[in-house]
Amino acid sequence: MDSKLYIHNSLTRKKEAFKPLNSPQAGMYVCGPTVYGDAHLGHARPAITFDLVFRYLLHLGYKVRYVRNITDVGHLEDDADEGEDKIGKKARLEKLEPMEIAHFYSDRYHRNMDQMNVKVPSIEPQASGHIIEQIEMVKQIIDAGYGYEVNSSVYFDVQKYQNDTKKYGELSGRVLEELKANTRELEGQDEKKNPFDFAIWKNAAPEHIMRWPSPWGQGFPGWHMECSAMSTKYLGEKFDIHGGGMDLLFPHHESEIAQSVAANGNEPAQYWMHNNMVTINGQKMGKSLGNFITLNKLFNGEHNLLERPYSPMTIRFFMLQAHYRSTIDFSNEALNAAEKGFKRLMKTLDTLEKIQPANESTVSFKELEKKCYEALNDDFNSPVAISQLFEASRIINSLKDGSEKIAKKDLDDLKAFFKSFTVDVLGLEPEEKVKEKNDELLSRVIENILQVRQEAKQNKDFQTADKIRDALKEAGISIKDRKDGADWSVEE
RNA sequence: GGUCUCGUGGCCGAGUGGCUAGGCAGUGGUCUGCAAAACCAUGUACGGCGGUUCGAAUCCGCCCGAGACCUCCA
Repeated sequence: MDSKLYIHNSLTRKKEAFKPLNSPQAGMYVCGPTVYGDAHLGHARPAITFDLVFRYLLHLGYKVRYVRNITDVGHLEDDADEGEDKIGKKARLEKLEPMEIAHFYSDRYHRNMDQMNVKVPSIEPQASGHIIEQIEMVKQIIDAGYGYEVNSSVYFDVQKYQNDTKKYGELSGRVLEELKANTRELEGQDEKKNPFDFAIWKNAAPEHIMRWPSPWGQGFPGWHMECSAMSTKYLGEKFDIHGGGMDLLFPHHESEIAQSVAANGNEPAQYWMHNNMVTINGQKMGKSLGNFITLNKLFNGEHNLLERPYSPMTIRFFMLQAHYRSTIDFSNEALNAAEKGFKRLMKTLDTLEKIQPANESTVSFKELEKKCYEALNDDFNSPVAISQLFEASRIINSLKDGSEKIAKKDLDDLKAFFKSFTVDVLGLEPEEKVKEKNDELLSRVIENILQVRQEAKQNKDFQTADKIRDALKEAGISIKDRKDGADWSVEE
């Protein structure tokens, strides 16, 4: 397969032509959530970004295996020895099994993803279900000489790795010498040969509830092991795309590369993609800063920063209106604008079905379609693609008004083009649960009422006409007059 | 302190050496019994100061401002 897709590779900091290792197969691994709390706007970003990548690759005809993990083992909260497992801590505080916590929040995460029309990945592996694979990989790293055991914990020997491969820091731009100077001194670090070494298997203190047996004793896998082990298991030692948030670049992804190179002898991913952060008042939205807004609160409006609720699809559209590598700033104003824009596109989707073909075309959409492809081929530039759809929207409205004409064949092409980009690729669909719109019965009732109103209008009985319109409005149905009748729609 | 990114019109947000981004809001108009929608028109935008160039918002330098990573974080 030969597409002209270019992807910005964090590894080289350049846009590179996308050439999958085994075209038309394409493999993608994305770091998913740690399930110890509700997903917030920040979590929506990678989910939607890589959903777009997934959808577009599928659209181009690739057979994509998309793996997005669920971290249910819980990373350490503080430093090595004093730290406590996030999920374990929550479990202890709430007197629940860690698995109960993880299951509860994965469930809610899935619901949120569903609401935002994020496609289900091909595989969604859980870290806790892959302890054996992680232990095996730790063994491989030890066998290769890059792991050492101290007090039932195993650490990665960064200095040796750097001496042998010169690769440490290639992704994040870190320089080991500088890291040495800057790494803060922590208690309990004396187990490590060097402060920048990281744990690949950690001994569990007696009170640590999440623990598994291993050749080194009771413990749990290191912070970065799960992604290395699970990506290797499901996508192979080498695969095409690895994605995640920019904040994971270092140390998480840098460590993943080191682990894979140490264990398998080669780099895991060809292309590394990183989405930028969501900011709020110019500052990163994050758990540790406590300035996050959960998706559930966005959807129901219950947060002091929210003027009102915003729908899941508004959030999706809001995200797609910015390029994934730019920061995106949250504000009520921006969300309001996104909501209106989204509705406009959705209305166009509806309008498209009402256009009557003519015997000739006065408009062409070929150029817009071409630009949509160019935009998405250029590192998934969704905002530019969307701007083309708005252009199309304007022309489609003119077709409906009758100021432009379109032939049957062109109309079919137009429908295919507009729907495939809007619905299939960008994943933008009407979210009204108000499918009553299509409800036969309601439809017939309304049509009858409108017929009466039309007669009233013809008799210049505007009082009655307005009364009908107001009454319908009251019932949640809005009327928009045309020259020869009226359109109606169900209000949200 | 080190590494890196960004600064675009009222708001959001693309672009990147010369050719309209787009959305939202505003203004004027068309249409309409009214309303809404739609369509048409409309904005001395590119942080500041220098430099390169026939030409820079776009390249280079300096300055100012904001942010990210360096610790778990999407």
